[in-house]
Amino acid sequence: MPEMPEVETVRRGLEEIVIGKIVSSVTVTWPRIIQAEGGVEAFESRMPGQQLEKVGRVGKFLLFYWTDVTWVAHLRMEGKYLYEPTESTVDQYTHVICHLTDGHDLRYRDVRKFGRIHMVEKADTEAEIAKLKLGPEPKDLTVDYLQKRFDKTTRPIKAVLLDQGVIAGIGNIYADEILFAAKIHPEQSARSLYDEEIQTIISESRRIMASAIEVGGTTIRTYTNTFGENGRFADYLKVYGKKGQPCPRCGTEIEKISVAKRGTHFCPHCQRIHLAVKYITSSI
DNA sequence: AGAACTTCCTGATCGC
DNA sequence: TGCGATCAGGAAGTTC
Repeated sequence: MPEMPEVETVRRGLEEIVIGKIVSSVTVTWPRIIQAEGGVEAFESRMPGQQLEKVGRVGKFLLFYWTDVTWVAHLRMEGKYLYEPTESTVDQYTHVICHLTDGHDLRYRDVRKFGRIHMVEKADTEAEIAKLKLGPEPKDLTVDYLQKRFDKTTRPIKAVLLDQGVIAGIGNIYADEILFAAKIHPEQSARSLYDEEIQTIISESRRIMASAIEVGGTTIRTYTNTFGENGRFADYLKVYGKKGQPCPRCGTEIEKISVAKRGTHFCPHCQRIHLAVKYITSSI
């Protein structure tokens, strides 16, 4: 499932091969994927003639900057953008096709149809991004900010790491990897974390996201970039998908539990719940 | 306001 | 072996 490193990899691929291309017409076979004022009809009438100027990213959202409109798009579980010759075969999972004037298509393929392409007028781009209410990305986090956010909630740290309004870009795979690296139990309540643990979450999330981007993201089952290549970070995963296998640090079997309705992998020896001593001491 | 459900989807996996 | 039931999962919408 694409998280920030995978989305960034897709963004770079699109920048390399689709910038400057001009849309001649579009075909939408699953209307729900398109979100636009005026619906799919508006999308179909607005896109022809648009030239792709730039591809950006905020959190796990891709930003397609066309001449007059912007797409704020999300791949969700299995969305992919492919650049293929117009005459090549289109499979049943391709739901949006932008025919380009160079004889190729920009195709959106999504087995589960969970992804979205939200088209807005160029002038409304910033407002649309603001509506997402995303928190800062790992690289922009500060201990002070996280302390404030964590203190307001009793939710388990795993759930808070997945909350895009607190931190943008972390998904299920990296949340597990970050907590393993930081030696924090996924069910530990966010507000009970020590400052040193918060600092570790920040440094480990930065390190893990950066190295995942370096190797092109993580391929679990289906993720590939725009060139159809797998990400290689799966080779570096320590706990995600490793249920029953020995912890790389201590050899204890990795466990899989459910936290906030998400499959959660951790080492029961390295990651242990600790009492919220910072509150206990203040009440004695 | 915040947190917990529900919904969207379909291939893969599970259980009998 | 076959087939129906269940699962997985990000974010938006709904409910409490």
